[in-house]
Amino acid sequence: MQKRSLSLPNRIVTRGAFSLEKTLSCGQIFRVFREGDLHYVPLRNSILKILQDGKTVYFDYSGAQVLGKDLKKFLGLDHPVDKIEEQLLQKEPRLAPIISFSKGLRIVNLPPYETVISFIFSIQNSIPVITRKLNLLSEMAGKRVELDGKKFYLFPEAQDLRRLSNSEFARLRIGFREKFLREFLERFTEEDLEKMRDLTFEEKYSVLTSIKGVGEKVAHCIMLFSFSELSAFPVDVWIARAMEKLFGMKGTAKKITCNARKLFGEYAGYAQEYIYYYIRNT
DNA sequence: TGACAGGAAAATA
DNA sequence: TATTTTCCTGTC
Repeated sequence: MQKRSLSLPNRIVTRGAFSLEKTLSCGQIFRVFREGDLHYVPLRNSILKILQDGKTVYFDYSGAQVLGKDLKKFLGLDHPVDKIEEQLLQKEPRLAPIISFSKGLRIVNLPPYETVISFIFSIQNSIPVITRKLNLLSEMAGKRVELDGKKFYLFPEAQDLRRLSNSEFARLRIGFREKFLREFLERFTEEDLEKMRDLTFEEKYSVLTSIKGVGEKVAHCIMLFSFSELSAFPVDVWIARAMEKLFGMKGTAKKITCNARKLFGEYAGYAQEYIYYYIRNT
């Protein structure tokens, strides 16, 4: 640990509970490459290499420069987790064992363009399948960047995705999701999505669900993981099962989203991620 | 090898 | 408006 952290020249000190492992392994982000306790993550124009040792996070990068503040933003280290936990417990005391189990998990902040595509891929697909297909897409159209003598691929840019041939799309084997992807590529660039940051929650939801392949659940994932809308509450099959088992909350996904947001309030998204991590790891 | 897992859109009531 | 059916690939 000591020796390896020496090869990582940058460091930040975290405040409040933080677990790099939990944060990167709970389905928010698909393309993470692990070597022991080292995590390699393609992010925008860089490959990040991250290692946590207690309260300190060491990092290095290849490609575009990454500052400490960029890493903090990416890992949700600017979120007031003490206040969030306190507020959630006040609203629903039954969260206590769940928060205790999931403590340290943060909600990440990812590039929205990449996140839309990732969650279009996620429709009716398991995490390992989504990861594999996103890696294939990145290898087909993304820029290659080396770090520690290893090859990584950045997530492709809109202009490169638009140049993919029919046979390359076919190689992805994403079935009915292919027409959603192609329509999205035609309609949007990275900038179009970045510009949405200033919209209200409802306005973002409305634009996102106008994209074919983006329904209620996927829209909430995008709002939570790339626009830091911390009250978003995506409901997939796991969350639906968990909400019934843990809180007796039943009904359609739409109803659960609505009721859970009322119950948990402005940090409902944190409750959702804590519950998701808990239900998938117990 | 056939049953099953996994969300959104389209069709239907 | 609410419920049911269809879409496709991968896994066990």
